[in-house]
Amino acid sequence: MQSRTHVTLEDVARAADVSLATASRALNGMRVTPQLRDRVLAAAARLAYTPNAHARALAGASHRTVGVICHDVTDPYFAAVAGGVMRVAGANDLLVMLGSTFRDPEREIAYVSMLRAERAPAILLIGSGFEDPRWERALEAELKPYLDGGGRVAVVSRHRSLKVDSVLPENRAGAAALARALLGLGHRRFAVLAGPRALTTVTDRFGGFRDELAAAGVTLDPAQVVEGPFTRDGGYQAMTALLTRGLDATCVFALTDVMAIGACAALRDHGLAVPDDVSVAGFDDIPIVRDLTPALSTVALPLHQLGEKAMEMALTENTGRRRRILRMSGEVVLRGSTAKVDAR
Amino acid sequence: MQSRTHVTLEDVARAADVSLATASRALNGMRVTPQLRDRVLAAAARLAYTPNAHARALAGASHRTVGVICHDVTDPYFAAVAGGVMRVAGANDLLVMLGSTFRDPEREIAYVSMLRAERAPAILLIGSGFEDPRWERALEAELKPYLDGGGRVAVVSRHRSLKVDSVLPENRAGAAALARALLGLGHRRFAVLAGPRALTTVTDRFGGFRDELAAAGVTLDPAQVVEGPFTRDGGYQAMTALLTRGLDATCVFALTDVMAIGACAALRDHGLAVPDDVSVAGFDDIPIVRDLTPALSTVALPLHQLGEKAMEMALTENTGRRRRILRMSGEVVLRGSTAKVDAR
DNA sequence: GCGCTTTCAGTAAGCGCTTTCAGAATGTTA
DNA sequence: TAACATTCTGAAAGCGCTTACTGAAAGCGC
Repeated sequence: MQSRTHVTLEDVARAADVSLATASRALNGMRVTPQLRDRVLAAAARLAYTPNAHARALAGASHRTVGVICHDVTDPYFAAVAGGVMRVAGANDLLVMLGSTFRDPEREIAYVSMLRAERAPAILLIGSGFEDPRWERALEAELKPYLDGGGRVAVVSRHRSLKVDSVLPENRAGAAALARALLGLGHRRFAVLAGPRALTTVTDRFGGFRDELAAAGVTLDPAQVVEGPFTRDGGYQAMTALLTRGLDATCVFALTDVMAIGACAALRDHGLAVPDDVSVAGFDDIPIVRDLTPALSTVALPLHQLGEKAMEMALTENTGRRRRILRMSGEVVLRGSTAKVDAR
Repeated sequence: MQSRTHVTLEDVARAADVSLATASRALNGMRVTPQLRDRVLAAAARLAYTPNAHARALAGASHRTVGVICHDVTDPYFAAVAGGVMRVAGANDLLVMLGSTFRDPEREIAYVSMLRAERAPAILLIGSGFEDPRWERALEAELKPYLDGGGRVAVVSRHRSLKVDSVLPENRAGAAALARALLGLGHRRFAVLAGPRALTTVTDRFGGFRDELAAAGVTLDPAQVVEGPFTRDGGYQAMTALLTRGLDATCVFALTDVMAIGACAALRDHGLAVPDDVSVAGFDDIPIVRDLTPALSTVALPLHQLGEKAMEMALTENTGRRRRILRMSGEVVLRGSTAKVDAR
């Protein structure tokens, strides 16, 4: 920018007839004779002076903009977590730079690199990692010098290979609890709408669910498991694929609520009623699912808290020698989308 | 940050045994002997060098972080618009700094001030203005020197008093069209869930609706109009208030989809069915309303485009002498939440 | 009233980078 | 080979700010 040139501290100092140092001190609330301070403040106001944050950062003052990177702000899950982050950031007088990668690893790394260049005091990564471990490693390589330089990194629900402070939902336990609840309703034949295998979120939720089923003597037919991206349309398509191929289940577990929403739409479009023909359960408890008809059964995660805790972690020094891991448990919430079934 | 000190260009230059200038040129892709360039690049990679964005900005290189301010990232409306903004920003290799004010004017002004300090090349304001015109004026005062300094400001759906480039949804026309459609279904008695009177979004949508009704000889009973904040809970409470006071309408128009969602929940909690007992219509067409049961009738705004166009506006020079205003029209979409009614 | 400490303003040295300018090195033409 | 044009590199001057460091003025005890 700067087609015209800006008002600088020097202009203020000259207008107030004091030295640069005095002007700086007055503006930063350090001890200065009241009379001089007033003159400086008045001059600054008159000239609509705004300090140049870059010059300030360069000269040593610490910089108050933290970076938050997520896959897609448009996704209610990320929006909710980001909301939590922003609340804590705001309370600490920090600005946040929120980036959406749209699931493009290159863009994610570019974001980290720019944040690094900005000398942001903290970077938060929200959401599952990448399918390709090479990207995960590239990210790690980008993060390493940042951490070495004193940067703080915290992560929400991310691939564990990243050795940084993390807030991790108890995906496995949550999915297991859900399985138990669903078994309790009498379901024995399940279908699962899964996501990319490489994501720990997927392996944990899917694994927890499958293992709990197995423990109860119920096996999950691999033909009833479909993969799709973690989006509404991904859920819709996965469900449609399953329907086309032949659905053989009384209950569908979608690994995320967003997918579950898509699944319900697909079911409806195929003339099947939820929960009368098929029960559907999700995971996350994004706010909207309460207002669906029927309301979605799911595993409720404290989404806001996920973000808040991550931000808090990034803001406090890690005094221990190991990375901190905060596990947050989910709670099964059975609502209208899952019905009882006669166990046969 | 910087507990430890950072790798600087000087370190790279020394490692590559060239001058600072040469290192800078090599890194910025300017003409340098291939051999030297390789040496510099290799050294930079070896040292994990990241240029300091502040130093760079200070030294004159333009800064690539734009600011976007909205009320609440958690609201699907803002998320959708912000998504559009980010897409265009990403395509132009810009980082966006997304701030959530949570409807606090002071925070909004603080954001603008920080963005100004950062010398962000552009600031985007998304969403309705404030109820108190004094805040609006304070904001204007903050924006003025920014604009004078060459900053770009664009606004989506904002109080018109701000004399900056704007993307404005055709709220009045959209609401009028909706009124016509609803009349066409036979409705004659309406209730409206409105927002704060001071917002132009409210006066336009409400005014357009009421006037069109009036033109058709239908008057809107003031007792059937309730105000509430533009949130899901705001809609829920407004609807509940109306229900308690006595609903006398066959159709409820909520000024935003988010409110409509709350209204539907309130209706349901009162044992009323949508649309059999009452029809409900919203405004905006946020993505989720398609997946509600019944799907919500609404006025569809091109939300993504709102953000995209605003970003584009902020990116292109305004060659004319007047501020640019881009009006985007909405389209009535009748879905399951509105039913036909015998006009009596 | 004289040395002493204590305030407080001013001078100047960077922070890490870009860029102008001048000079060295190379290539071109007669 | 001399004279000149053409690259390309390096030295150095800032960008706007913070912050030692320095020195002047003022307050203190004796």
